[in-house]
Amino acid sequence: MAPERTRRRIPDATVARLPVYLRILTEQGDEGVDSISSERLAELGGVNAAKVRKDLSYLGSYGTRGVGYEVAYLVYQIRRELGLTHDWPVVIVGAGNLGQALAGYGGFGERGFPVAGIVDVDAAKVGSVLSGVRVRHIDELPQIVQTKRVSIGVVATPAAAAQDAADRLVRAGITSILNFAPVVLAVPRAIEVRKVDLAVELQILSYHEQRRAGGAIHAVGTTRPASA
Amino acid sequence: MAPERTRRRIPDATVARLPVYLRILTEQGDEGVDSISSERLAELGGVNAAKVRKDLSYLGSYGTRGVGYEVAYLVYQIRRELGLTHDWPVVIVGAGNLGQALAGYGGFGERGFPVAGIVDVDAAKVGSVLSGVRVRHIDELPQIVQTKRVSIGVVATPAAAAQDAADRLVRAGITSILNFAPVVLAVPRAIEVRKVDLAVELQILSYHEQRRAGGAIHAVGTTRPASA
DNA sequence: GCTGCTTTGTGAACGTGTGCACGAATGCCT
DNA sequence: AGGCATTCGTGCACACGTTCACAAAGCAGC
Repeated sequence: MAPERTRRRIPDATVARLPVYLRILTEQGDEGVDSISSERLAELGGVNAAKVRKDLSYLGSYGTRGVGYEVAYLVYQIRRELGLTHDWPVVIVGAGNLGQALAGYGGFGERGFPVAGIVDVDAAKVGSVLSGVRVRHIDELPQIVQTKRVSIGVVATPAAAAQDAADRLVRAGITSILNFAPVVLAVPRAIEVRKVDLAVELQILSYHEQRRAGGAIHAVGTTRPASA
Repeated sequence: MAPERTRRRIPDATVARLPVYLRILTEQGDEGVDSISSERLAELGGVNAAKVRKDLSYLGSYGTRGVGYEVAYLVYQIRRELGLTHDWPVVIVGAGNLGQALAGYGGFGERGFPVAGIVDVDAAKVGSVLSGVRVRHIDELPQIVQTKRVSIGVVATPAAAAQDAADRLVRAGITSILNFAPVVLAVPRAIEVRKVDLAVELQILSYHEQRRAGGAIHAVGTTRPASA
């Protein structure tokens, strides 16, 4: 009769927001804040208070009515739910512009994702050292993944090489991929892929910019090429 | 009685997919494909065929039943809808690791978002040249924005400097922001903001990884600190 | 202990997004 | 010209996500 809690499935939308709450809570904790209300947290996170409460309720009922949430405890719960109680080493494929920037970006290691290795196909790049991590040849990928128990791979190659990079990562035993290449990767169903595409983000902004102006221009003649 | 089309509002989810279709269609066009079915496009884009058709239907009825969509014409329509008929110069704030990588990443200019300028607060960084673009002081931001008619700003600063960067961009007259800093920016309602947060993406992957294993570990004691 | 104030947790209503299924339109073949 | 195969466009039902609104629960002051 213990309060046995079956592992609830947390909605995707909520999972995507938990990291944001976590960051804010950590900051607040560092500033000496002990307790925080859903309203304040919502304000800092740029969302609705009811949404915050519902999101947090998926973790269990960890708030105190009339008071709010104990910051330190909530941080602990979110970290546990997100699997951040231990580090997740990542391996970066592609030591070009982006790969170098990612390796150099301290944010990775700090937040629990140390760079276990960075690899490239280009022999000319192999051996150089990027912020403490030596670039190795892509053939060494399986070895890196296994010895360092890496389960997350980052694809930072040009578009043309991305699928090959993904294939190699999967073969090496990785189970999650963060893809920066503007390509839809084909991977086995069991592999979790997330995509970050700068061009897409800019094009979405472009849409809104165009729309802003579009209200005035309005009717751009819908002249179909005479081909039809 | 002309087929006057009121400017439909396109759902956000669709807007986010249009750039993907556009890229695929452009590639197919380059490979000499004239016509494409929703099914093929869906396959290449990793989505459902019905979704493709519904998405495209928001642009108007530009397909031919029994045949498919004329690639070149569809490319034209999507580009028009996304406002990609002309370039959108962007200005990057922050010439650190990430700012440099972004400036050096050819993908921007190629896809219609030339880097109009890159600025930094650090006088030591000013003057150096990153892939053809000279780093200028942040005080020159208004001038760059106005002379080059920039409406999109990219925040590539450390978290602590991000809000100030956003404020300056807004004051300089920018109307859209792409934010790479792990901070929720406070900006006027009219400003469109999109956020790219690497740590968040990794943490979402971490959640799934943890969940994979979690099935086995399952009951991590829910021992609340005795404080209560 | 009782009253009143605050804030959580959640049911219910609403809005947005997805996917099926099928009629309608078109091209091709005979 | 007619029939058949193909593929679009879309109505409908369902799933997912968001927001409101309010009862339940706790704290503080007397």
